[in-house]
Order: sequence, then C-alpha cells, then structure tokens
Amino acid sequence: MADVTLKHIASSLGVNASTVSRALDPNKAHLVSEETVDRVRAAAKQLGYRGDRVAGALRRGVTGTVGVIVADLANPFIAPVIHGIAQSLAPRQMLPMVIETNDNASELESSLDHLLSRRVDAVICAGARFSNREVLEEAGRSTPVVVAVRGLPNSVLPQVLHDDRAGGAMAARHLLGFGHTRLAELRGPDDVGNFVSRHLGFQEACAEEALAVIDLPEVGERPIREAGEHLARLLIDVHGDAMPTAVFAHNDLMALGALSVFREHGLTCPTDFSIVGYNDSSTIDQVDPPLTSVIYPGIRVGRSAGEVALQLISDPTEPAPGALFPPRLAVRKSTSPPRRTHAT
Amino acid sequence: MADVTLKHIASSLGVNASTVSRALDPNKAHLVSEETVDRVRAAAKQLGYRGDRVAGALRRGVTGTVGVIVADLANPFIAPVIHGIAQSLAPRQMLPMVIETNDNASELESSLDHLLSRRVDAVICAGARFSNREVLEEAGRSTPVVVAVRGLPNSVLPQVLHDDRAGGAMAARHLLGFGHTRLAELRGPDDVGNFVSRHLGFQEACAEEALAVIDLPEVGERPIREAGEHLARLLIDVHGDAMPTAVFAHNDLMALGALSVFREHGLTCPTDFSIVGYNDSSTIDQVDPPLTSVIYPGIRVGRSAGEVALQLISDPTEPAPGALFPPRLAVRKSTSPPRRTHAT
DNA sequence: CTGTTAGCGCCTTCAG
DNA sequence: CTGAAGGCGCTAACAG
Repeated sequence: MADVTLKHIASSLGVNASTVSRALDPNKAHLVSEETVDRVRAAAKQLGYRGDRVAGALRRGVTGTVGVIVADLANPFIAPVIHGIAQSLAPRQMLPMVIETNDNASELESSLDHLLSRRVDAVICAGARFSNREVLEEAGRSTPVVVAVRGLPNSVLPQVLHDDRAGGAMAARHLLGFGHTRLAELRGPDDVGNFVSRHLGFQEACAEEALAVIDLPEVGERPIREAGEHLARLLIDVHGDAMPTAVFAHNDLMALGALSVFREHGLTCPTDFSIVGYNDSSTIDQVDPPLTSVIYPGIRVGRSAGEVALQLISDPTEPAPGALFPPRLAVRKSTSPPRRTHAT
Repeated sequence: MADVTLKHIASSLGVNASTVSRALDPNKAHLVSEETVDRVRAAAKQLGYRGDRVAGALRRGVTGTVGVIVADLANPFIAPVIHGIAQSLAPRQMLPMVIETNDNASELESSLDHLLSRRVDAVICAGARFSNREVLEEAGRSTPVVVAVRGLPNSVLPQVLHDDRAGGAMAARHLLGFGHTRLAELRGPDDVGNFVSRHLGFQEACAEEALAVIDLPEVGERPIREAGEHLARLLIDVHGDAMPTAVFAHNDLMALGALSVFREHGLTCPTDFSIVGYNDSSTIDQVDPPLTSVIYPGIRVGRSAGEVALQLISDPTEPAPGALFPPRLAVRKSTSPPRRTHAT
C-alpha cells in the first residue's frame, strides 16, 4: 500500500493531481475549495496515501535532512549531542543522518561526500580533526556547514562549542586551589580542537601561578580508556620517583583508565593523588571515588548546533552566529588537598 | 558547485547523459569504451561532479536508507546498537535514519509514518511497546520491518533479540547460589518485551527453588534512574521491616538509583543487600561497588538486526531468520552471600 | 558501444 | 478555484 500516489487519488476523485497536491499541503489548502479539500483528505486517508518525500525532495531541492558527522557512536559522550540535534530538527519534521568516521581523519572526507550526495540541507560536523578544515570549508561554500564539539581554530565556519579552554583552566584552578604543586595532564589527541583547548587552558592557569606542568612525551591517539591506561603507565615509568599529586585527564574515559592503573600500583585516590575528568558522563558520579569532572552540556551543544544549521538553511547569506557554552565543574571525591609531605 | 549534473558532463564531452551515467556506474562501466570511461571520469572529477542520490533513489525506487526507531537516544544503552546497525550498513553505502519516540507508544506510529514517507528500504524498530505490534506488522506488509532489542511476543515479524528471559534467570540463579532467600525485583515497564522477559525468567528460576519473590505493587514507567530510586523507596516503605537481601534491577540505571537510595537509608552493599543490574553499561565496572550485571551485547544485536534488514531487502519473500543472543553475567562486588541472620 | 525516449512522484508556473 | 504542462536528475529499456 505504499505505492498510492497523488495521481491515484486524483483519478479516484476525477480531479487533477495538482489539486490533490494543493489540498494536502496545509500552506496551499486555502487555494482549494473547502469541499474539495475534504473530499481529497477523505480519499487520501481511505487509500492510505503517504506522500513521497523523496520525490518531493527532488522537486523542491530540499531533503529535510541534516548530515551529522561524528567520530565514534560508541563513545557515550556523543549520544546527548545527537539527541540535542534531533530535538532541534524534530519540530520541522527534519531528520539527522548520522555517519561515523571511526575518528579517522581521512574517512571524514568520504563521509562528507556521501552526505552531500544525499543532498542533506546542511552538515553538522562533530568529529573534525584539524586536517579536515579545508575540506569542510570547501563544502561550506555550497552547503551550510556547522562545526560543533570539536573546534577548528581560524576557520570561517560557524562553530558551536563548549569552552574547553575555560574548562581546562577551571580544572587547573580547582587543583591549584587545593595547594597542589605537582600537576600532570593526560592529554587527548593534539589535532582535535577540544583537547588542544583543554590543554591550553590548563597550562595557562598553571603558568599564572608560575607552576610548570609535568610533561608527558605522548598524547592519547584516541580519547578512550586504553589511552588513559597507557598514559598513566607512562607517567609512572617516567616520573615514578616524583609522581604528580594531581592529574587532569582530558576526558572521563581516560580518567577511569588512569584510575585503575594507579590503583594497581597501590596508589589511592584522593589520598595519594587527585584526578579531574571531563564530560561528567552519566554514571561518573557513582564510580569509586566519585569523579570530579568538568560538565559538558552535550544536549545543549547539540540543540544549538541544530538551530544554527536551521538558520543557515533559511538564510545562507547571513553570517551565522556560533555559540560557546561555558563550563561548570562537578566537584566530587576524587580531588582533595595533597597529602602533606612530612619534612623529617 | 554542488549542482553539476550528468548533463553538464555530457555536453562538455559531446556525449549523451546516459553514457555518462553508465561510465560512472562501476557495474555498467564495462558497457562503455575504456576511452570514454576515462574521459568521463576525468571530466567528472574536474567539474566536481557528485551524483544525486535523491534523484537516483526516485528513479530506482530504493533510497539506501534504513529507518531506525529508538525509544530514547539519551539512554546510553542504545548507542552501541545504533553503532552496530551503522556498521552493518556501511559496506553497502547505506545509512541509518534514526528517529526517537521519547519512549512514548503513540509517537511510534508517527515516527514510523515519517520514515516510510522517506521511503526507507527497511525499518528496524528497537523501541517497541506491546501496543505497537499491529502498526508495525501492518507496515511490514509493504516494507521490511525488523523488531530488535524489545521483543513482540507472537509477532510474525523477524526479531533480533537478546535472551532476556535467560538473563533474568541467570541473575536469579546467581543470587540463589549465594543462598539468598528474600529476593525482590525492580521492574521496568510491563509493556516492553525485554523487561517482561527478564521478569519471567527471574520468577521462573525462583519458582524452581520454591521461593516466592517479594512483590512490589509498581513497575518503573520508564527504565531510568529515577524509577530505580522510586521503587527502592517503595521497597523500604512497604517491606522495611523485612527487607530483601537481594535485588534484581531490570537495568543498570535503575540499579544505580536504587543503590543511592539504599545508601541514604544506611544500608551497605553487599553487606546488607546484593544487587544485580542489566546491560553491563560502559563504566558500571567502576562504580562503588562494582556492579554485577548481565551483559547486553548491543553491538552484536545491532549488527545482526542490520544484516537481517539487508537480507529482507534483497529478498522480501524469503522468511527472515531472526536471532537470539545468549546472556552472560559479569560478576562483580555488588553481590555476595547474605549476612548471617544471627539467631539469638 | 552509444543515443533516444520515457518516466520515477511531486510541485510550481501559467492559463483559464 | 482548477487544469495542463513541464521538469527536478537520474537510469532503464529499446534502438541503432
């Protein structure tokens, strides 16, 4: 029954397909006599008519879809963002088309291409690495493109971000406020905007106190738990003799990885070390110990990105606003003052 | 530049659009002289041609999309399922179109309608309630429909599920094995397949030991943390004088909610009570105490659902197989033998 | 091997 | 208020 067309309704009623089309479109129904509208609606219902959005899209040139590029759907942090995007599109009967890049910079280009060949009305890229900037900007010349979540410095594209730099600084000040003087970072990839910003913010805040941050020779390739474990081991190997008392992990997954490695090595949190995570993931308040974490407002970022996309669609000439959401800190048990190093 | 069409290439080369179409389709390129193929490809590349999948979809009658209905994108448990679906579709250049129902039975119908009007090649419903059965089966008569995650008893539709009944039984036997005799359930909605099955499995396993499960007069309206809190309070109010020593929460979110309420009331886990969750969510192994949980293989369920959909698309007449994934139990610290009730 | 023709289903002129 | 005609971009069938 999915193949009932306007023509079928039209011929069943002895009118023209155009009339049916108008009668069924709320914005055009006023052009048709009330009586006809009623007859058409009745027939449509009775025949089980269901408009063909594909045909409509071809004719009108808009598909009612927004492409969404994400690094990795399995990372729980991205779900609220997609949720927010979907929420902002739903009232317009629009749908996100989500595609993953496996956090692989080169896959992004083909994903983008795929979305554009499906004629999405706009693209929201929530999984950019720095090297993707030009490809995205190129696409932006013909289709609205919004950069979200992972920022692209110096890009002309509108960006909807969380203020990761302020977040990094906030983490640092929280730890400094406890009196920590030996701090370290477990960094995410250095070609991804939010991790670079978190790093910058953290370094700056420490520099203000004239404190040098303990340097690790590596960053996490991908911001996942294994990277946290790896970097934690590295920290122990390289600085085991003079471990930091405070650690800023660039996200909660990495923090959890580090936590378990430190624990294996007999270190207790927060007695031996404090740790701050990022994202305030859903159950992170109930881990042991409850993790202090910078709150990432994923839903709001998603919703805002969707709104910017909609605005860009309705008026591509007007420069889009962009948005920057401030961080907040959820303070929990994983951070405390450093244990006093007893002078003999 | 997104508006380069086959015609443009054709006229720039002095050939017919059909020739260009054939040359660019890997399955048809052999019908065209190698030389022409090369010229066409070169021109396509140079002009920045990008095929229009919307037009192609209209012409061919297939869109290369699979509609996916979920209850709630914000529930972290669903992300792996979508990930799995996307994975299975990717090699075919197909994309999932995900739509949320807000776990609202009546919204499902309009979501389904929306997807069908976009002419998805198949629908995977991962968010069904029992009352949606007929609507889905009706849709299944004209479009392939796969029921996933949340089963529909007695439905003719192919179903890709996890064996929740065995999972419920497994939770029960684990607790019974420790010698618990006062067991209770914190149930999810009673019109959602997996919760009903978990309930049945749990009850059956207890009945085998001739043990009655403590009854709560309510189930969770939605399977979220707040429901766990609510039911835990109810348990305390109604059975506070003789609390169960073992609790089976129908998912991890509810378990965490219950855990915090019990804790507020001075009860310690696992000393005062054991608790089992469901899904083995991503950070649940690091909460306090690490939660014993039935493992839900979301990615595999998603991947399998995608594969069944693909098979149904390629041959709608052949009855589709369906799948049932067995549960496993992740045993952690939240379960232990009951504290000996000292006889005076 | 290539061109011609004819739509897929819809919506938007342009005429009445 | 309604009808007729044309075409969005592509591809399949049919000729040559």
